[in-house]
Amino acid sequence: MDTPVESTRERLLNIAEQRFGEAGYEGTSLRAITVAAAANIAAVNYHFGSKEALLRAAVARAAGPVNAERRRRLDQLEGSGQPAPEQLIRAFIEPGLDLVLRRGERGAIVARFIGRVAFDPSPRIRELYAAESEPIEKRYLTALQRALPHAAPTAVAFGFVNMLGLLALHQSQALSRAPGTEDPDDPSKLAENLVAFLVAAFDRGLRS
Amino acid sequence: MDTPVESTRERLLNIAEQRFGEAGYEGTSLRAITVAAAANIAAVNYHFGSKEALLRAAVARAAGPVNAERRRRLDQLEGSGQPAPEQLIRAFIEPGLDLVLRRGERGAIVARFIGRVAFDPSPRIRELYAAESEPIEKRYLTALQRALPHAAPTAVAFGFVNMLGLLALHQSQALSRAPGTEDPDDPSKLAENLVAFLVAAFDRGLRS
DNA sequence: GCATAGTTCAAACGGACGTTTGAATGAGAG
DNA sequence: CTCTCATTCAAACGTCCGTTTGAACTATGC
Repeated sequence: MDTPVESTRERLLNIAEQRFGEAGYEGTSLRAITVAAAANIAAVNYHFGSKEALLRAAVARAAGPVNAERRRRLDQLEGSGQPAPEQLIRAFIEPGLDLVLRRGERGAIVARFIGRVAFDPSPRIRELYAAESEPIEKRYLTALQRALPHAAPTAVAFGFVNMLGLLALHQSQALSRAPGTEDPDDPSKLAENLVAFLVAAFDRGLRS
Repeated sequence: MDTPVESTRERLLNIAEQRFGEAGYEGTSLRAITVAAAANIAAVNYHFGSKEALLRAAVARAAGPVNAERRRRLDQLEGSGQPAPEQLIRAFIEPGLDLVLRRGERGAIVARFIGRVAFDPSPRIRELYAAESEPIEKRYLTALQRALPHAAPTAVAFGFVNMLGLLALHQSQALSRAPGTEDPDDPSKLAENLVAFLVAAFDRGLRS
């Protein structure tokens, strides 16, 4: 293992994304986080400044690499001609769902955290996440509208909102699944199943 | 108007579903609710017993009629032979989204409230909603699996989870829509657009 | 050794929370 | 009018919240 020691700052971020993903921002107290992280409660304000700043730092650390990978893949797709809708959908979905499969590691916890923050009940929290992800989302939306010239732009935007929602849904369920509604068979196929579901809906389910 | 007077109990329920839908259960204090409802804070515990009991009562009042209509329509469909997937999807979706359109009335507030409670960050709250809606959901899932014999039951269950998620998404956005991602044109077409989206995904997006 | 900057700590801050109390108020029945 | 029971009320309960304080500790450079 190349984790020689874990700094207080890192432990706080790790526990924060675990607990915020479990019970939400409002439902998680700083005391619960600091106790689990074996840190003093004052450490949060020392390292981050406030509870919300801790959340902001956790969001940036969790969503940053995912969105970076999305940028990388979109750059690559746009570098070689007009991408197909399926390619765009896959390039957006997969970086977010690959996390879900890393159950032994931090991945599934990160996925749940992202999924819950993205659709938190509080508009304040949602905006905090949107600030992190909106630029790359907008790029994908534009690309999808170009890739689906026969559908009205508003219709594609409707589908795009659905894609964001379903991705967050399956991310937030990374560590818990209601019985009887498991993913089809092999959980590693989740991304493929979701892409297939969305591609069908985009290709044939959008009225102009 | 046939609202001669509004009892304290009714005012509390009305404000509760408005505020819980705005900021979530944890993010809304009883004091905020009682002030807005022009009621004393002790009225909540007098009429309901606790904050959670108030939420439970609000969920029952909001979701009850929606699920009743779903039962009615499923009974009717099953009374006349094998229903098509589209009929089932429509019968499930429309009762939940009709609320969204009643912007002048309480409908949109109820829709947002339901959508937020169904996917609240706290498992406790989600279970509280599930207890209300799981029976009818299970009936629809079974009916859908029968209506899609060529798809694996787990695949249909996957699609069903997506349907629940997207419905809750659009319900929760009943009173707020991110700019640039409006519903296609006529908002009254939301149900039709969502049904078309889901039908396409169910018919062609589920791998067996 | 000593000074310095970075980090951790126990303790307390004021405020907001859900809940409870017991008296005051109201309407309806006898 | 009087009794009764449901409802409302101001006030306080104890607890937990995010945040702040100032001292104690740790390590590094001189």
